[in-house]
Amino acid sequence: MTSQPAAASRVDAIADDIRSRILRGEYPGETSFTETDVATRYDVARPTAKAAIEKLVSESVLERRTNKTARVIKLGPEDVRDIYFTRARLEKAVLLQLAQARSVPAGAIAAQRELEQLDGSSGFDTVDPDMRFHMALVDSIGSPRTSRMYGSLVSQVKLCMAQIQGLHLVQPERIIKEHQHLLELIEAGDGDAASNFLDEHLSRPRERLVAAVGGVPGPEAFRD
Amino acid sequence: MTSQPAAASRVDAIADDIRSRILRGEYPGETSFTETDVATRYDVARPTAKAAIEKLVSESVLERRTNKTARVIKLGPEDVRDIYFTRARLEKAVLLQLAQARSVPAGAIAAQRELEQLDGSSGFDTVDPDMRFHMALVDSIGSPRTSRMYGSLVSQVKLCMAQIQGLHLVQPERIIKEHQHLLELIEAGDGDAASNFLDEHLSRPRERLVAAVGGVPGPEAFRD
DNA sequence: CGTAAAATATTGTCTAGCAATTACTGGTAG
DNA sequence: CTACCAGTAATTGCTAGACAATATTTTACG
Repeated sequence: MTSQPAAASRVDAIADDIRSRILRGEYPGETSFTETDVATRYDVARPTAKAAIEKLVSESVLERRTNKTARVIKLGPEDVRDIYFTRARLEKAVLLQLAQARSVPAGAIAAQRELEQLDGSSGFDTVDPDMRFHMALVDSIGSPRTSRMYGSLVSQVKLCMAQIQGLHLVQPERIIKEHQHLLELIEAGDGDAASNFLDEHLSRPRERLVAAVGGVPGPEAFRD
Repeated sequence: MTSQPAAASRVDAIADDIRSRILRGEYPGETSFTETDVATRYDVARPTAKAAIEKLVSESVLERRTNKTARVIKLGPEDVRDIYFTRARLEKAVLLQLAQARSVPAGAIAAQRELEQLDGSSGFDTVDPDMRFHMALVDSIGSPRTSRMYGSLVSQVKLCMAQIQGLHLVQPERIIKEHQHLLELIEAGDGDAASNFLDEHLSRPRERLVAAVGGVPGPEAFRD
């Protein structure tokens, strides 16, 4: 079940590997990646390693300023809030559109099933199906650009979570329940309610993430 | 008045130059860019040219599949609609937020002045100030990620327009009037009205652009 | 005229290396 | 013992030339 179409070039293969390792939490924030390091580690020439690094920089997984070593991006409280607010902007528009058509995406239901299945396991395993649920909602409207943008936000959330150890943001049961509610509101055609509820749904993990990266969380982190 | 901070590296300089030429309409859609061509034209080594090309590919200004020559992206009717719908999703969220705070961005007013000044000139010159108006609205909420995404959509619109010769989408007077109305709705705090009016405001140029790139325009292209 | 084979172009990657910038380390002076 | 400065090492940006693999174009043959 390889969802990715196996990297064609060596550069892509290296970039894919590094990206997945970073998203897996293998490298803490601000870990530096020198070109020669990468080159020797993957046994390729330096220009190839350089290209892979630059690809990841263009994806905002690594950052680097001119003449300086590339580092894993470390997201702070400001970043977390910006990511979540931008997420919300896109996703609320999607919810309004779905509710208007009263169309409940099959992909979202599938992701919901997944979440229910792994009920009881660690909080970290819920992140992926959770994200798949939201991504499925966005994908269902068939806008490549909206999907692409939302996807980049999702991977930034993952990047952020990967850099935090024992995070338990929200109980899986709650996530499942809230997702269910969202789907029901879509089915009922109540876009405004769905849109408002999304804000609530995102606010708790948002502020808990803010706290986890060293910021001062808002009241939403503790509510209810 | 160099808005850009003069490219640091040779690669950036070349990418900037090519990008601006493409956006200026110097290269029609699907013009191919070979690495050696670029290398000789800018008198640099091939890997440098390659890097510049790949940068533009990552920005979706050029496209290329593995082992094939890079080409200027040509946007079709589907693309135009997707760009405009995605624009609308982001910008409507921004309008709601601005209306709630009843804050009329200074940057938008400035862009509006610019539009009024060049009243009477060719339709093409209105594109830039028009875009600046919308970009100013988005920038004013201070979300780097939202601005970045919106900016990429704006440059895709420009790319699209650059590939069309005698386009006269909408009269400047109308644009000015509609922008003014948007600002008034924001000031009045009526986010929903602003959001709805934006749809109207974008629908005409959207469908006319669709027609210009060879698609079948919807009725909005001709309405009143 | 159409198709297959050969020639050409183009890309992906490598090796090797140089200059410029940045980071580091150690030593000296206060 | 600390602070600052110089020299060294590490790192990046770019170049040149080369080779194999893949695309494209041309040529030659049926």
